[in-house]
Amino acid sequence: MDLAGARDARMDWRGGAIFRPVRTGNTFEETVERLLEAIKLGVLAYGDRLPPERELAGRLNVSRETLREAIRSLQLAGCVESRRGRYGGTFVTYRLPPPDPGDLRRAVQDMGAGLEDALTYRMVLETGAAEQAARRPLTEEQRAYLRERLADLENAAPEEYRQLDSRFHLAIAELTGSHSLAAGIAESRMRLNDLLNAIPMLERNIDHASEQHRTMVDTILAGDAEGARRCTEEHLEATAALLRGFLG
Amino acid sequence: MDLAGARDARMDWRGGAIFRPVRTGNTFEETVERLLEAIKLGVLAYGDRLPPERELAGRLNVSRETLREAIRSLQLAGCVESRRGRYGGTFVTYRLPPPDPGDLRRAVQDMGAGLEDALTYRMVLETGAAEQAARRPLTEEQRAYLRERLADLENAAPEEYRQLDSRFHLAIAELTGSHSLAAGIAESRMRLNDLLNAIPMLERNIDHASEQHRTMVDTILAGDAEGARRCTEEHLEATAALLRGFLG
DNA sequence: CGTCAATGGTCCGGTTTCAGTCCATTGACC
DNA sequence: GGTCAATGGACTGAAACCGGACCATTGACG
Repeated sequence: MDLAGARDARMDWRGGAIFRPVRTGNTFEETVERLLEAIKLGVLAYGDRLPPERELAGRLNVSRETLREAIRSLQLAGCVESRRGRYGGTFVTYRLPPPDPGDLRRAVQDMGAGLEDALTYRMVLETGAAEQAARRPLTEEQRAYLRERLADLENAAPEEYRQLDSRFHLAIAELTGSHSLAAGIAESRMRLNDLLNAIPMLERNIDHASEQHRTMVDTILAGDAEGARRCTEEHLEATAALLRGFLG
Repeated sequence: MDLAGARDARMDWRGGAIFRPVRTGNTFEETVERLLEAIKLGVLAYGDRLPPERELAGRLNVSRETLREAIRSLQLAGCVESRRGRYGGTFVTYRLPPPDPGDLRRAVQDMGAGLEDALTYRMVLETGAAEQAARRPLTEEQRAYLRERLADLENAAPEEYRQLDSRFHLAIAELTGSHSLAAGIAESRMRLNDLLNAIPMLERNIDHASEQHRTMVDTILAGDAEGARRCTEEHLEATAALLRGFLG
């Protein structure tokens, strides 16, 4: 067993990914994060009801007590409201705050090296998802679902554009049928979310993005895997470049 | 707030990815899993020493007590041995069990729908990683590192081929510099690992795989992103097809 | 031959998390 | 107007987990 010394000299950038944290916070914190994910990514829109506590606790594999603690902190933050009784429940009251360019520079900078990581992670996952979605035989229901998400996005009021955009991109991930892929995309978008929200939306940018969205849907529905990948890449590259610009 | 009813009818396949478990097991179990990941994927080879408990507990963000419990269970399973004193430590004693084709059919079948998920997840991550690696400007050290992993693999004895293969693929992920990407690849490989290990290695298959590995390295080092993606895809598609064959 | 720094081994008090139970409230429906 | 099923709210004892301190062992090195 004398190989030891020879190998663990490099241990730093080797074990880097493998010895990553098993827990990034306590259960309570991660539960709050997960609920915010659903809300901020637009899976739960304003006014939507969360699943009942007992069921949700089961899905998240967390005790009801802990889940309730998480919900309570969202109540304090004004993100949700709860009502008792049958036909009661917990309802989303979160509204996206208006973009503040001042935030952006700060947020980008204290994200530091994590930004490059998040950007390439996202690029890989989303271009891959688009390609896989295009390759799959989609049911008519799925096709309709994708077109619906696109329509929602095109009719969006400015203040809900961001969430519907996330929702649209998540929909593509769901079409692949790969749970893990969708989860990864949700996670990566969540990491970039504060940054993206801080970018002011110009009319011109929205028009350009919308055109790319339409192309993505067209290529996916046409089964054009290569095309879907390419235009998704182009689409993501635009915002990535914008964010990188603030690193200077 | 009457939108509620209209939306949560579809909640099943919508919240599917977003309401995934916050915890897949207790801390102890996930810690064991993480250590096995390092061992089974060949990041820690036979005879290697684990980082000291205090440091490792810190990296995994787990209490030393819990980490020690995990290590104890690996000791019972015969995967590691510990020695006290300065220059002591915990050392890997795990040897890959010989492949058993009988296991394969069983393992594939009770993985069920999870198999398709894991396979497309892997495909997206690894082809993406290869492409990104090819795009990056690599340092001479990184280029050497990649070539080393390839050389290790080509000189591998049959019983260590699997681990060095994982090690090689992980090396490509590391070249992208994206922590999350490497973590995802490690995770997906871990899910498929038992299946892959159960496949008997034929001389002919190894030769073919080796040629593909060389092509992957060549294209990456040459900065040929398209080529790297294509040959990685081809490489992965081979084993994927083989596994799918057992689903019948 | 003794020192001592680094490592695994042990223990304990405090906190978080869990599973289960029971209570309180509400509104659709009879 | 009363019923009652579904929902949030509250409590409790047990288990898991943490963090920190202290002990035991080892071998390189002076």
